Formats: sequence, structure tokens, C-alpha cells
Amino acid sequence: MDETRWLSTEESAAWVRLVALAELLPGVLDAQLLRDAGLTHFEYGVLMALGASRERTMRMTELASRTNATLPRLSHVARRLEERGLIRRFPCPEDRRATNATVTDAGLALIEAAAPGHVDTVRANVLDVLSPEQLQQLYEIAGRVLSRLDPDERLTATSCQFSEGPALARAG
Amino acid sequence: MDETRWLSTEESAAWVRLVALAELLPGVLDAQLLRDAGLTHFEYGVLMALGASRERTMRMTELASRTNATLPRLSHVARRLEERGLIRRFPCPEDRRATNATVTDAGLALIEAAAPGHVDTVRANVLDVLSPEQLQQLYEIAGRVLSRLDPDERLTATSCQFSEGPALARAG
DNA sequence: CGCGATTACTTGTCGATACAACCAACATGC
DNA sequence: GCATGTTGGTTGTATCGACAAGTAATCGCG
Repeated sequence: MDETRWLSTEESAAWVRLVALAELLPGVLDAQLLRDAGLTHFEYGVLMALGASRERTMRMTELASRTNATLPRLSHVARRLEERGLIRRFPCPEDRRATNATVTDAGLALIEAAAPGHVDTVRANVLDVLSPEQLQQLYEIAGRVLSRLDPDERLTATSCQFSEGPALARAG
Repeated sequence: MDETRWLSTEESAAWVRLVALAELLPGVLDAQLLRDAGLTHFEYGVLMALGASRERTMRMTELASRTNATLPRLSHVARRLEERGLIRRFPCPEDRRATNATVTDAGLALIEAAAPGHVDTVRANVLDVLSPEQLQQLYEIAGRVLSRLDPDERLTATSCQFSEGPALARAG
């Protein structure tokens, strides 16, 4: 039974680096956003997801799915964001069990103010150290892995991310 | 001043996938190890780092550095691991401010028992979905990024990881 | 209808981490 | 040698997320 296929030298080396990357990246993103905008990366993602969605509004369940949060976690975070005036919640008219969340103007203003610094961080730590070929390779590699980790593409569906520019105002 | 270089379509796509990967990977590793061995991935890393070090022993500060932990965090985790009999702590004879941590036989036994399942998880979710070329590319790409995130190579220095096999017993 | 099951969310509790404050031991300047 | 500062580590406090339980609305089905 004990037929474990241990890692080759190359596999181990690549894995060690990937783990280190996954360990360090979230902290760097959180630190910059927290310092410059008072938002965790997760909160930033929540506001971005709402800002990029139709009517700037999304159901809590859908939002949780898109941001890889459990519903209780999102509920707590949403309460805090609402207390800060960055989002608003109201019952969904079509399904009275459901709750809709909307980014407020203040929320949009905050992420638009935060976006440049965040993009700088992303460039400085990741994008600008890679060649165009490596960027494409990263896209393919991460795609393969995500086919396992996220087969439904919940986290990579087009919303959630600042693409080219501050393309948020196109909401309403 | 507002000369932010926004992300191109390719950059954005690669970045979204990398973020999703960094978001999902820790949870998958934690879940499997917690379920099968009662260890978080961080605790597993601590035990592995000790097991791979000379005399199975390391200074708390060094261990914190290698595992990307703050010293308070490591202190709390070490107390819990010690209560479970997986490590032992004792004052360093050479510097009486310092504390040394050692994996116990029980700790070694636990990680050796946990390693096969962990390796399976790593293979299933990452290594086995990549071609040999992609493995090499991942190594290079992560290396570039880590040159920014971890310039001192604290997390990638040879310890910390199960390389080819259960090569732990070679300690004492 | 009407009863159980499911869905959507909120709330409560607990464990874990960050941050700050703290103490002990070493190191230096004078 | 003793005052000052630095290093190594632990302990307390507040915050955040996971898990479980609870509530309310909808669905399924006889």
C-alpha cells in the first residue's frame, strides 16, 4: 500500500517556491491596502466585485461564492463595511429570504482612490518582474491548477478585478 | 502625477488567476492536513523544519524566520505543540536569552505518518496537472517573484520541506 | 393547503493571529 | 561596573474567521 510517489528534486524545488509565494503574497497585499486605504485585500475584493457588477449590487450568496468566503464570514465583513458606509444592504424584493448588497458612492470612491497604489504593488512585486512569455506561462499554469482548486471558476469569473483601468463608473 | 499604468488584458487575466491560486491553496492544504493529522499547514511546516535541521533543534527566532511567523505567533503555536508532546523547548546553553525547540519522536512519527497524504494532495492539485516544462517555468516565475517578496530566501532555504522521501531519520 | 426539507442569512462562541507591552539576558560606552 | 540600548522570548488584549445553531422564507409533495 505504501506506494507514495515522493517528490523529485525539481518537483520539490518548484513546490517550495509556490508555497512560499502563496504564504507571502496575501500579507503583502493586505499590508499595502490596509496602510493606504484601511481595507484588507478581502474587503477590497468585495467592494471591487460589487463595483463591477450590474447595478453595483449582488446577492450575499453570490458575493460569498465569488470572493471565496463562507456566508458567515461575508456577513460579518458586510456588517463592518456597512457600518463604515461603504456598502448598503437591503432585502431582495424577488426572494424575501435573500439580501442584496450595494456599494455606496463612498465605497466606490474609496476603491478608486486605493486602486493606483494597489496596482503599483502588484506591478512591483509580480507583473513587472516577469517577461511577457512568463506572464503567459503563469496564466496557463495557474489555469491548470485552478481547474482542480476551483473547477467552477467561481473566483475567476470576469467580475472581482480591476482590469485595464478605473472602469467602475460603467455600473448603473 | 496620476500616471498609473493600469493592467493590460493579459496582465489582469494572469493576476486574477494568481490571486485565486494564492487564496485557495492554503485552505486546501490546511483542510487535508487538519483532517488526516490534526495539523495546520503551518504546524506541519514547523515540525518539518525542525525535523530537517541538525539535531532536530532550532532557535525560536530562526524557526520563526524560516516559517514566516512573527515571534509571538510561533510562541503560541510552540506552546500548543509542546502541550501535545510534539516538540520540546529548553533554554539555549550558549545564550540564556534564547530558547531551543526540538521535535520529539512523537512529532517525527506524526509528520512521517502525515507526509504521504500531504504529498498526494500536492500532486493531485498541483504537480500532476503540470507538464515538466511548466514545472520548470513555475520554478523560474516563482523565483522571480520571491526575489521581491523574500529577498533573503528565508522561506526557501533548504530546510522546511519533505524533499524526495521521508528523509527525516538522518537527523541526530 | 400543510408539513417537512431546503435555502439564505444572521448571530453566538471559540480558536488563532496581530500588535503592544513586558521581562530577562546580553552588549557597549564611559 | 553601571546606565543605556538591543536582542530573544513570553504574555495580554483586541480582531478576525470558522463552525454551529438559530431564524425566516421558499419549495416539494401528498
